[in-house]
Amino acid sequence: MRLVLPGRSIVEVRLSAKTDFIDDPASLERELPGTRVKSVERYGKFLVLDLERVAGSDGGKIALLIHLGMTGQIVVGSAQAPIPAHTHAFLTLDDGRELRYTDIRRFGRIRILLDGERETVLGPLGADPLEVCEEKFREIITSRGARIKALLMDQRVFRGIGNIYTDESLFRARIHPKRLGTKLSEAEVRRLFRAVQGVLNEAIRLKGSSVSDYVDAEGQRGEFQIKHRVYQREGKKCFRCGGVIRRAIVAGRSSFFCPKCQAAPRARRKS
DNA sequence: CTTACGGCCTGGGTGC
DNA sequence: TGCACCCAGGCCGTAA
Repeated sequence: MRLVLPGRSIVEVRLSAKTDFIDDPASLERELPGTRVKSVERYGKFLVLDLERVAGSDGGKIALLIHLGMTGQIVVGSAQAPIPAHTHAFLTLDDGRELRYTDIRRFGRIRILLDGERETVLGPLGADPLEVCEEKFREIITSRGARIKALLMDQRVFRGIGNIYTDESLFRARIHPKRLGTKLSEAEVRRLFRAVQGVLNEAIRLKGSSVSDYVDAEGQRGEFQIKHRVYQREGKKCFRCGGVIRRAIVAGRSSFFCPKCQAAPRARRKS
């Protein structure tokens, strides 16, 4: 995306009939034509396309915000290419090609960000786990009473960590998902810091975890799923200790962990 | 304020 | 052929 989109203008916008995942479909059709892509950035789990208005210039900033959810895919290609099922947005570019958004489950999200909205939407997001230093990471983790699993997945605490990478990071750091952030030792926080960055960097390098048939913008499958140590390995042997991987619901999400490597916290008093 | 939890959205995969 | 069930991220309502 970063290689093909900057400099391209959006000529036309077409949407499918199922636009319930788009915040304001009419605003896309109204605002996008006649804009040029300035930059493409990742912000947590969001993709932010910074746009400049080519013709009508009121100086106001505008951006296109895209969240792929679980099954969202964006591809830039020939407008004549066959249209995959569940393709819901078509942005015709000035070179004749098309940016298409395809999303089987429609758990993704698309919206326009006008001047002030950028801060409203992106402002509440927490630190980027790949940019934060260890001291800051420690400060964030140890100042919250929530379970570490909930903390890592909360986009207001850190932006961009989801369920798979939370479980893989906690396994690598040998920390049980139900542990409290405030109760982690100095050594545990350090292990977790390194685990999170290691897992994310490796996942990015391997283009993510293709659980079914996900492909990235270049049509490539991710390969990180090969590296999964606990995710969706319930009942299988732990690669580290040979114990049995278990699954439990923590923070409302399916959580996989090795009960031997990741010791459970002391039972908390009932509420 | 923070945290926890249940439920809803969607549809492919799975198991009966 | 059918059908109940599971699950994912975000979000909302509710409760403590």
